[in-house]
Amino acid sequence: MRKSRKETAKTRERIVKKAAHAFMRDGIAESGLLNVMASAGLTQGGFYRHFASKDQLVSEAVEKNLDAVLRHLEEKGGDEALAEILHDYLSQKHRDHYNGACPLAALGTELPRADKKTRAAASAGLDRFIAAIEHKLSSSHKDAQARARAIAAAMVGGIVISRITTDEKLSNSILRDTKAFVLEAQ
Amino acid sequence: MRKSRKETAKTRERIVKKAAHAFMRDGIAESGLLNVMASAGLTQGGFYRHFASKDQLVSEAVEKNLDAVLRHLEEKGGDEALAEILHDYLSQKHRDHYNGACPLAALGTELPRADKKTRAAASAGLDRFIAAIEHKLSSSHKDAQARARAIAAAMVGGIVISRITTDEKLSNSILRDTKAFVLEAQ
DNA sequence: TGTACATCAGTGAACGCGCGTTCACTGATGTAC
DNA sequence: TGTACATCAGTGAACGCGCGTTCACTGATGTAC
Repeated sequence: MRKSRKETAKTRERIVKKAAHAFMRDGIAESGLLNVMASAGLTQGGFYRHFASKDQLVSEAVEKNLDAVLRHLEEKGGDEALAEILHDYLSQKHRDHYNGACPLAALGTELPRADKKTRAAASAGLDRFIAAIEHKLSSSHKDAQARARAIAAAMVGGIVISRITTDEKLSNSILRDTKAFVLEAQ
Repeated sequence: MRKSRKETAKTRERIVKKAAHAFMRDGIAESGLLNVMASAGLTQGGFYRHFASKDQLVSEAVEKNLDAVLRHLEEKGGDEALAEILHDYLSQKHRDHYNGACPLAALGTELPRADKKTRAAASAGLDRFIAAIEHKLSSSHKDAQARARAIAAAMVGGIVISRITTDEKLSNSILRDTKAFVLEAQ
């Protein structure tokens, strides 16, 4: 039954990826390891060959998605960088598609109670999130960092409340209007 | 052991109040009925004399806190109404004190998965939240509703991310800067 | 108003269930010579 | 390169635990006369 090192590494990555998807869509507490392992094509017992605990998986999954989102934000350049960031982050795709979703928006109200390492990763991710936005702001204002903090709040909140409403038209409006509000104010 | 109707009604209210506090602070899934009942000075078995299920308690607790928050928003009047709303909502007190906290900000990422009745209450509460903000906006602009949606996103997101960071100074800045950003842009 | 009975708020033990975690086992991979 | 042995990825059953819910019971409150 033993697998080659290459396969083992791939399996580990697959577990983290499937777990991240489950956590973003169903929350951390509601996602059981049996289901996560099954979605990776494995049985529950093998979990502990890869991770010391569920908390370790949670922290890796959160870090993985945060890193993917942040790289995407940081990569953007040019005059339209902020508009592009807002367009991607406050999109229907981000709202509805949980693969690679932002943990700040998907797990926002669970993160303050998460395991120490996960909480630290989330907090560091938020710092990086704000810094990335700050660098995209037109440098004509002095208080770029302050505005970046407010824009981060609007972006995360926009996704959060767009997922709360059961009215799809309102949900789409929230995304659109939040983007427009930030771009006008910026 | 039977209690008078007056006492029974008071007990029921006490359970909802304690449950709302527990749900806001620890989340719905992480708050057990045994603890909620104990905090109300009762044992677990008595729960079902008052509620048909945990879901019913959740929906009542969410509705109760939403209603309290919304009444507070709706009551504000005058030129400074929006500033006062932002001052109260984006306050350290609201961030740290979970009695009567806003369910949109405390349970934001749990609500999309909540029981049907709870989800409906949250969605209706969000509508009322946006409408209350809209009525406070200076009527010089035409797109008041659109701006109200964006401001709701910033308010909810401001509390959510202020609770994620482990850096208290940053947390306070987020609250302050989100308020200032909205007031300048409005 | 007083009495007899029905109601039901609250207790505490028990239920089945899913959870995270552990463990004995299997057999292919990796290592030593 | 080939062989013998050690390693360990993955299986599937079992563990204790806390959860939401049920239930027989108690005794004070409410109701009927």
